[in-house]
Amino acid sequence: MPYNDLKMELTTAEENYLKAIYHLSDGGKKSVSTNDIAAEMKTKPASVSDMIRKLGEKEVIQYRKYYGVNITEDGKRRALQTIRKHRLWEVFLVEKLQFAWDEVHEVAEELEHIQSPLLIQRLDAYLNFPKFDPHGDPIPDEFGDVRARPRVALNEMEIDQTGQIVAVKDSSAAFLRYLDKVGAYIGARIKVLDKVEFDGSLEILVDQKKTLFMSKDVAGNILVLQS
Amino acid sequence: MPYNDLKMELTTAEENYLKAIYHLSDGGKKSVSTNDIAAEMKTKPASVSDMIRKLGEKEVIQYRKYYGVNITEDGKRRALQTIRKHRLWEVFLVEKLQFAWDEVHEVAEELEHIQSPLLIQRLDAYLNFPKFDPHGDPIPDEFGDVRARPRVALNEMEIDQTGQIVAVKDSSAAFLRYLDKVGAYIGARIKVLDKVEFDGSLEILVDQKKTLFMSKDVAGNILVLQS
DNA sequence: AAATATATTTAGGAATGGCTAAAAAATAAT
DNA sequence: ATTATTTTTTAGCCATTCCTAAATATATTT
Repeated sequence: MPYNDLKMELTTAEENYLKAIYHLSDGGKKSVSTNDIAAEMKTKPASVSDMIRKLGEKEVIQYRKYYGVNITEDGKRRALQTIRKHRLWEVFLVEKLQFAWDEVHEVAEELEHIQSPLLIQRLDAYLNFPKFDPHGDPIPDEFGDVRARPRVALNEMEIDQTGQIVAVKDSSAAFLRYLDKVGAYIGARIKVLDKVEFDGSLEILVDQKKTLFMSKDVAGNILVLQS
Repeated sequence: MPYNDLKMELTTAEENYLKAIYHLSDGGKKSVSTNDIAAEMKTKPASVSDMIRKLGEKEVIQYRKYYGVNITEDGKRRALQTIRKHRLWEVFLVEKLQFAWDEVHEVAEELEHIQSPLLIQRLDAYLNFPKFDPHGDPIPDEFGDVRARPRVALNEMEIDQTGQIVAVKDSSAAFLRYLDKVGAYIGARIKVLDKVEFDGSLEILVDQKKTLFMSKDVAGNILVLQS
């Protein structure tokens, strides 16, 4: 068994960069450019150059000058820990403190950096080991494993098919508010009643009681776990 | 009405210094020396000099070189806000996440710096507007008002007097663990059954069922709200 | 009141994380 | 294949928050 308990701690800034790199690289599949990181972090490429040199030294990314960065296994694991913390806090904020979907991100962005393995363990238990956050994104377990469910965009479903809303693609405040208003929350059980061929718009039954019309565009932003 | 919404934000480090100064000055009653702040913050006097100059510029303290610092009204208000956040998080950790008394301080020290008035408002409501933290210290309200209860050391109570344990003076991990072990938790209703004149030790009835012997020293560290 | 001791401040430096401007490398276009 | 464009890096600077060492002010002794 390799002795790798002597992990160099990451600062908050480093954690944020690493998370951005993880997302931009699509979970470590692609390599990521300095410019893209700068855009994501709303900072300047020069600052990114500095930071990725440091992250390279800490071996959470592989870095070759002028050729972008690749996240290492260790980096991936750490990024997933941060994502896990972020999403657990989001569940807490929505389920326990009555935050709305579109209010949680900023606060979770701060909370995710609190350093206490025990805190996260207890929070996880307190929330009943949730597997998905309020936006339907999967919560990695403490080993970084993610059990993603196969999801399909609502506009691709056929008449009479059923399922459960598990995520949204566009999680802008405006869209989330719209969904809340029409009653199409995460977790809602839905059935496609009708599909208009002409414009792709749909008629949906929500929770076996409420009927809802939505455009193809809106439906395309809603992800459903089919059943 | 004075227009003072344009408050300069304090950094985490500044907040921590201000809180230390608040405590050392006994809530703003005394003035505090550079050396005392350095000891409290486990840092060097030179660093303190730097910091208090800045805090003086931000007008949360009054600072005259070589003559220590006095906290201003604005500083007092801000310190109380931080203390409020700290203690609310402590309640959360103990009541909801099953932390022990002696495990909460460090984590609360981090959580208290999360910037979100809404979060604190909701947390307060979620915890049912607690007035005291797990150590029995009062939680300031959102305006900084503290409603302290008159408390008496357990060793000063007479035979047959009753009350409720509301705080401890010495909140060291060892002492808290000892209390937990013997079942004398914060909130426990107690009655003095007997007092040994010779050494001042006491026999206590806890929650109308458990009898407990304790030395004068231990009893002197336990604060009781008499009833 | 002068000498000594203590407390406090200043000076200068390190690490972090940001910036601008300029140089250098890689990529695209002719 | 050479020029032009874009991307990335380097160099140099700023603010924060800490440090050590040295200077200076205040407090205490004698």
